[in-house]
Amino acid sequence: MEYYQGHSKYLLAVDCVVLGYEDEELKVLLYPRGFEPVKGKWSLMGGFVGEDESAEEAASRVLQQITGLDNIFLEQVEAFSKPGRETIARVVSIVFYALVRIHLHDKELLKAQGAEWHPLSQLPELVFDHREMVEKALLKLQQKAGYSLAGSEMLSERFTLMQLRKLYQAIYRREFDPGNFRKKILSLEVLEKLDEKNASESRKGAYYYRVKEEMVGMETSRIVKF
Amino acid sequence: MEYYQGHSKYLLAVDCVVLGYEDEELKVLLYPRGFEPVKGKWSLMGGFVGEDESAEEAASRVLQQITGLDNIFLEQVEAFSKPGRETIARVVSIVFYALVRIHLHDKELLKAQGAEWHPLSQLPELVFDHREMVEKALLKLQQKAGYSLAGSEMLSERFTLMQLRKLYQAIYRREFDPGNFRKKILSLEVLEKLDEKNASESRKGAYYYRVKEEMVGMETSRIVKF
DNA sequence: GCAAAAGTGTTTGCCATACACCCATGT
DNA sequence: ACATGGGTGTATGGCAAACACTTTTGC
Repeated sequence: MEYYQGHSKYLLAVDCVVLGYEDEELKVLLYPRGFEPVKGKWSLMGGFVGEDESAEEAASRVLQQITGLDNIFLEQVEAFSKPGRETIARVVSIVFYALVRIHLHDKELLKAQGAEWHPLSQLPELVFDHREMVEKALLKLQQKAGYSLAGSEMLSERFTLMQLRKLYQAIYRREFDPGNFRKKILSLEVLEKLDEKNASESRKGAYYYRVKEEMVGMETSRIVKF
Repeated sequence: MEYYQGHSKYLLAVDCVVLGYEDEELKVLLYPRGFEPVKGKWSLMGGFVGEDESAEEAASRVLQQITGLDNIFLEQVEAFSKPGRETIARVVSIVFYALVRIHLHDKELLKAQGAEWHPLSQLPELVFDHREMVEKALLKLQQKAGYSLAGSEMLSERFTLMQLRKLYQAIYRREFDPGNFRKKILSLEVLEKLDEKNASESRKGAYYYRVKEEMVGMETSRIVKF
């Protein structure tokens, strides 16, 4: 037991890279830091880990508090622990990324806190090492989306294959051939075709699909090579 | 600043999954836990993070202390933070895996601490969640080795293509065709052929190769599909 | 009719796999 | 001579990329 004695203890935080998809691009939820130091710069949403919860649970709780949403896709990215990473106190942060449906949000809740969605391609200056956290999170998402349809957590529950393709284009910052993408995705056999069509985004109208219930979160064969 | 007040602090540990390669299999360095609780069970090597170091630096320091080696390949696996994961105190552990050359070790140093190399395929019972750490570390190594020759950190600096192939077979627990493996690896253009041959492992003798100096740690195109 | 996306089919080339085959050499 | 790994070449199948083409429908 004296093994545990005499060692320093640290504040343990979680930071969440909350990602959403809107206007054919990925966005990250930021809020202005309201206190010193670095007051005014933009920050990821974070919080401290309580005594009765894991970092995963803390991240989930923070997300619930800030977005009002439950059951959010979360994956651990990495722990950031450099001594000087936050200037005031030593804080070790475990970073997660979260995938959310932007339009389901309680806009009032976000506005009340000054939170805003920022396109990933034009981030403002972020506090501390939060920019690096965003970059690492994107890499992790790219890995994940290469072997699953987890990215669809950012779309409506029903989506067309064009919507899914444009999402993938946003995630990987490259184009996918519409025909080939369709064949690839359908060959995975994780989507089920619905009877309804989306008539608003094309003349002809495209069928809606959704992830088969039993396939949510499942790994697939490789979708994107990188 | 009061933002930082009133939050709990925790012990922050690092645990290292030290991996080596010997007798055509992967091995992990374990040592018997010498104190309660769970005295006698096997444990990964770990330590606490000091005030002036990052988790990476702490892992590197712990490795140096225990193996006597410097400049070891290290990669972060994941943070483990469940409240009850260690029974006595709340300890958050950041897990790393390390790749080392078993034969370079100071055997005396290890023996003095009771440390032993255990084949990954026949692990004894481990303390707490250390077994899960080992499993996650192996997955991470498989990912890494699929896009780099980082695994060769477990071989001598000079190695034959058969040695490299058998290493890959150990990492992925499957066979690779000798001819195809050779062509694949050489096509990466990260190895340089040396003039010397290894005469001890075959009649004909196989040329030694080594990773080109400027290519150490570099990502390659995909080596293994999974 | 035209434009634009939906959806299907075809062609091509690359690459992974399987495997045949000769080489060199210690026993 | 022969067994063993070293090293090279080749045939095959599958799949990804490129792209042609038809369908549908709002304008």
